[in-house]
Amino acid sequence: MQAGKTENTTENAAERAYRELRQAVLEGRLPKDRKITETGLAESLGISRTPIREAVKRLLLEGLLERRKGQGIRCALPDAAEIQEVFELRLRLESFAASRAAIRATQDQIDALTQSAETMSRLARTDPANDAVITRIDRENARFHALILEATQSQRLAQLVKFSTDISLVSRTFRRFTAEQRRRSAAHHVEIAAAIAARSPRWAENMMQAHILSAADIFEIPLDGQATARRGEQD
Amino acid sequence: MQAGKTENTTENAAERAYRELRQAVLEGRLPKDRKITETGLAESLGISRTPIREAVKRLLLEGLLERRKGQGIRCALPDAAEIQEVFELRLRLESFAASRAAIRATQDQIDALTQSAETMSRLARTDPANDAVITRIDRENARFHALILEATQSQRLAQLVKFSTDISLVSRTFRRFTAEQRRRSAAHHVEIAAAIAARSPRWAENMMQAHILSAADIFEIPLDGQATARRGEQD
DNA sequence: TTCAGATTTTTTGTATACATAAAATTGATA
DNA sequence: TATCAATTTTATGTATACAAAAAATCTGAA
Repeated sequence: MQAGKTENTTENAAERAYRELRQAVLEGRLPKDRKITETGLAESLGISRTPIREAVKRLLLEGLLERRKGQGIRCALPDAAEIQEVFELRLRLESFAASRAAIRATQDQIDALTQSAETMSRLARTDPANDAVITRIDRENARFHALILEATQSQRLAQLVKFSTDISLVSRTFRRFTAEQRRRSAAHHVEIAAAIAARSPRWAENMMQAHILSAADIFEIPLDGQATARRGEQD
Repeated sequence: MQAGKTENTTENAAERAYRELRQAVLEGRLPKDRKITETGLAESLGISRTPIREAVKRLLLEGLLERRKGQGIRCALPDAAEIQEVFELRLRLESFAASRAAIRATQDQIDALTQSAETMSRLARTDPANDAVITRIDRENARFHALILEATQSQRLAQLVKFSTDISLVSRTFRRFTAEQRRRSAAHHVEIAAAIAARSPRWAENMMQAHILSAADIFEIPLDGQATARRGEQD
């Protein structure tokens, strides 16, 4: 779940089912023509219904799947309104995470954050950025945010953020960023790391907010309250 | 879950198990001497292990239970640090909920909120407040907060808040409030309802923050981040 | 006594069979 | 043809049996 947690050497059938199903949902490769059923999933993964049920239940709770009474299961990828909602949540939760990280991070975690931000900066300055570089940026970005969560020292918060974030990140990649936007985003990481290193929760919180707001702008996700005013001008 | 949602006429064995187990955990009446086991729970509730497993899995995810490898299940009520953490979460999530409610609430929901706040005010002015009155205050309080969640029109947000809140509310009751604190808390409700009626997300958000911060103060829960900086100024 | 290894018991994971409830289908009638 | 009821089919909920892994217990030797 978190970055480097190695707790389970043996992966359950249920866990595997959860992981693979989740992956399938997020990547949108769930059959939309025929209806999905527990039995069907069990057969396609070669295990019994019991672990499948566990995985499905969990994904239902996370809101990634939905079930309609006696009908099958459907993948419930969020519409525009929900994506907006999730971004608003991220705005609150991840900035809180940054703030908490500024208080709780260990020196090792601060070092890791700083290093990740530097790596990302270097990658963002690579010009022209080819596909492989972007992929590395995406990965480093995910790593940075995971490190923040780890530094909060809060299992609960980490899990909540993960819930929200994974959904909002569906098919959002740095490929859609201009070179300047990539550099700006990397600069955010650097500054967030600096704020945490400086043990300034409010600085960290604010930078994280800016970071997420700028991403929302790039993906053209209007956030209400603060964003409505802005969007009126440019749309 | 939410206030008046009547979706399931028939309650599953699994749902019942979940509800009862959760209740038991939150009220701290889970045997601490002997270890808790799935089989044991199944027997004590008179159902098979299958629905029990579902309920337990869910509570494990919520962090209300914990399991240690081949050993039993233990109830994982939060320590002081975790309670603080949860209050910080509430601060963010419920104020966000209030803000969103100010944008999305239907007129009916606004009316219900206003009425709930008035009821609570009336109860808070009842002097001397006996035990029955306090119980009614507690209930009206829970109702108000549930109404806010409903008014957000967001299943996801409602669920996240519920996760956090239920835990933070363990054994916290208005019994610990002075008469003046009760009146102040009721006044908060009135003002939050007013802010929502006025369609002012920021007013609603701020009042909700004040509401929660004041509760944290009464329960002597120190909040860091925001609190440290602020506390410096005003204390 | 104490420790290591083997055995038993307990606990959790998985498969499967059956029960129940909801949806689709069929067929009869207007 | 349209509609309604009965039947079949399908999907999900629950119980139970068995498997595997881990903990507890027991045994024997140093």
